[in-house]
Amino acid sequence: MTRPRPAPYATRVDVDTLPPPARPRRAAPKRAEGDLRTAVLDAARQLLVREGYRDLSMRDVARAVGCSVSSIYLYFAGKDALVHALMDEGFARWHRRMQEVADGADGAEARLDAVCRAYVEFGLANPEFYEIMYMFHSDRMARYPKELFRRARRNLDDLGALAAAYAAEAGAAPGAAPDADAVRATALWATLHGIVSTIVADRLDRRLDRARFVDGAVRFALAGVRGGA
Amino acid sequence: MTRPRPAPYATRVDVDTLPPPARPRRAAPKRAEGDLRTAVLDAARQLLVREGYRDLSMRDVARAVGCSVSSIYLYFAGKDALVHALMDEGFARWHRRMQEVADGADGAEARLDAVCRAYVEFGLANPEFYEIMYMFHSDRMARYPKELFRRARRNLDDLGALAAAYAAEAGAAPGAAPDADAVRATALWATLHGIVSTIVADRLDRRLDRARFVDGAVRFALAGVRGGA
Amino acid sequence: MTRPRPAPYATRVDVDTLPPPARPRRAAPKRAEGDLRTAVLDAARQLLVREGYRDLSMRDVARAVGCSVSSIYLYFAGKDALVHALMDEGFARWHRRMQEVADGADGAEARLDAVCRAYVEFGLANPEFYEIMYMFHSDRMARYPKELFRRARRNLDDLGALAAAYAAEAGAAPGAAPDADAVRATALWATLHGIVSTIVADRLDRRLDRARFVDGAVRFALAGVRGGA
Amino acid sequence: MTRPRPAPYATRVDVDTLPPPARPRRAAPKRAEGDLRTAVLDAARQLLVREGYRDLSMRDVARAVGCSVSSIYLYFAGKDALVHALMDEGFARWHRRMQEVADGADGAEARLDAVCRAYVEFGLANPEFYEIMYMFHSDRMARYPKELFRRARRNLDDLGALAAAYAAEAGAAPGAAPDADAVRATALWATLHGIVSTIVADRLDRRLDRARFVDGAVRFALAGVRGGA
DNA sequence: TATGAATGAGTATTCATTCAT
DNA sequence: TATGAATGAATACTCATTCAT
Repeated sequence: MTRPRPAPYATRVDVDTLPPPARPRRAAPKRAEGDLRTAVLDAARQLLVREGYRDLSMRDVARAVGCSVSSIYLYFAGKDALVHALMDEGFARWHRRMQEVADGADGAEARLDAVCRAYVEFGLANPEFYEIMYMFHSDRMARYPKELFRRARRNLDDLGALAAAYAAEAGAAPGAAPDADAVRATALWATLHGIVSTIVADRLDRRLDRARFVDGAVRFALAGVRGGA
Repeated sequence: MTRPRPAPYATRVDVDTLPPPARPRRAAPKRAEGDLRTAVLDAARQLLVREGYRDLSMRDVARAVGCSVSSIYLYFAGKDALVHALMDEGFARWHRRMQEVADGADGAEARLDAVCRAYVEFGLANPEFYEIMYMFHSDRMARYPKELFRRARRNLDDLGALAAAYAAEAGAAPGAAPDADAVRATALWATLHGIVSTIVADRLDRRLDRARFVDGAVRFALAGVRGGA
Repeated sequence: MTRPRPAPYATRVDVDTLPPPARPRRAAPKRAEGDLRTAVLDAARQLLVREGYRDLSMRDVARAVGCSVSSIYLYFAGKDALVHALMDEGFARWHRRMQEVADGADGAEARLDAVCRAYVEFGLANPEFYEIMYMFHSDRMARYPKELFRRARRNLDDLGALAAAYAAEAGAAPGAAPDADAVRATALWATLHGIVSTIVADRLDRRLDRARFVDGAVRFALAGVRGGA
Repeated sequence: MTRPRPAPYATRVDVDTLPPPARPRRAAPKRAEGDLRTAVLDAARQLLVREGYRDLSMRDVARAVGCSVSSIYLYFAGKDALVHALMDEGFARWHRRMQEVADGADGAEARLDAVCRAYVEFGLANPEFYEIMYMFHSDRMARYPKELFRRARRNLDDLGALAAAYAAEAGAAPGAAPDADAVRATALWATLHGIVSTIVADRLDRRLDRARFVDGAVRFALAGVRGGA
């Protein structure tokens, strides 16, 4: 821990410019015009997952983007706002993806299976988002989570609906308890989350093939939906 | 986020006397005489989960213990070593607990069921340990993970053995793939981890009863073991 | 001290739309069309006394005026120039006022009395000016004070003349020293200044009625002119 | 304004050490052992009057003292606490001095005269204290002024008592108003304050001899006490 | 005439760690 | 065994100013 921070300039995002160290007085704007905001988001997303919230520093972001620290404040009120924007973006992205996938599949089972795989793929393909979205301790972030969590919940509810449809189709005993659906949905999500976070956190046994594991784990999850809760 | 840390010590003006600097000598010595090392571990464990790794400060630990900052360095080489010690302790504790529980149950199903529930209970009862043990990014900690992960793996293997026994007993198709057991074990652990981390990170839907959820989710997991992978 | 400045703009996460940066376009244009220079002076005057020189920020001025920061630079070379303009304005205003009052009174005593009261009133009614004019440390401001201090001196000389006339009329011993007049004038001004700054800096004992204090203090000052120096 | 800050090392306080620029890894403690706190106070006192509260920076103080910035925080909780300590010290010093002087004089007139002169002398000899004590805008400092101002008020009350004694002895009309004493005391203080601050703020006409002015102004003040309010 | 984007230097404060005692 | 003093590097954030448009 206290990781020897990566060499200062190693993390650049724009690979094409290496401005001469002789103080580049606005000499190298070079960035895709007008898109500093986006560049900042990109850099922050990457750094955030590499460093974690507390270790993410505005300085690092600026260095990665190639702009001054204060410029970041032109687009984001502060570190918190920056991170919130990233979370927001992540939830929205996954929401779009989930609908895409669900729309593209026929039948409850195919739909749920596809969405589960997509979830894991999304998490693995966007570990930056994933960690931001789900791996924060909620009391480590303050003040504006309300609206953010509405978004997260909507995603969960959509997943729950798919699971319920599949369970019904698969003839699962309809569960006496009135909250059976909610429990099942959350258990399913917990499983998917466990899968992703195990891999993302690099805790998967090296002897295991990742694709093989994902495949098996998703089947494990579907079996849970059929038989469980 | 960026919770404004409480002012380190009261910002009062010493009103009556000019000469004496009179900084507040630690208020609560409270330490169990002679066992500073243990006291430090105790304090750190609690603070770590309250604050997270990065926000955990040696000063805070020292203050909580009632000793000087530098005294901590007599027992631990640094912040990292302190945290490593805690992880070690956590893996060992869970190992003991798992064996206890497994020994106390009869039959593969009862054994696995009991151990799964115990896992969740352990995580919820010791969120400090749990987070330290499993919710760190492995590349967020450097240098000494080797022996730690051997310990973690041993725990996982033991869980896998129980799962395999149950799957066999339940007549699950023996899985063509040679790593079927490993996949199943990991999927099971991922599910349990998902359950615990969902709750520990305070992301469980408020409308859901926690006990009800845990019960349903464990049944979900067992169904996964039977039918999945 | 170090009052925590209000967060520059609301730290909210824009919740509905991802793409548009949508920073809050200034809420209150409010500017009397066409006279940006005056508007800036007005805003600066008010803010200056509320915040002090160092805490006065061009951003705040711009926000108060409803223009962009850089627009201020069209009319003033910088923060310093802005403040100098305010001082200038203040000295001129007091000069006009003093003459008005002096012209409106009959007899040396009435004249001096009226002017003294007017001075205090002026200071209390225009604390912004007052502080700018007299309560800055002269070595805290650089570069352009020459012509400003000529203006200030002229005001002091005029006051001195009135005091001399009154002293003569009141039969004060004519003071052997050749600079007696100057000393008396300055002492008088110092007293008036003390009165104003005590009140303006909010250091007047709460148990004292302000009007009563001003009245008494001016009588105190006149007595000084008669008997002192 | 925006004064081009004095050359970084020009303001050193300890004149005897000029440590080699080659990073003095604890090589040059040199300072009167154990007295960093005092050294910090000394440096801060000087800088404060040179720079003003807002411009006083912990960095500058550290540089002047020759210690690291963080070392200051070993003795003062922050900038505010540092300044409060200075104010405190100033009030206490003047209190001691005033009593000394009063005790050393015979008769109400001699006593008041001596104290007035001592006040001005004190202000001129300790401009740092003086400005700290009296020239702050009270709303520019927040949070802990209560106990400080009790000290200031006590000083004022003591001065008022001397003035009352002298007024009585001098046969001044005893003033119908019940608060006549308080008004007179405050007016006297305002005058003395005006005298000091005029000189301290470097606003005294260059053509005037300072000693001559002080002498005349104090006589002016005594005349005010006799005849005024 | 007016602006938005950008910046470099600056701010107070916190932290892990070292070292002489 | 224990500590207090000290420090260098880090942090988020603010500000006056410039410049191309």
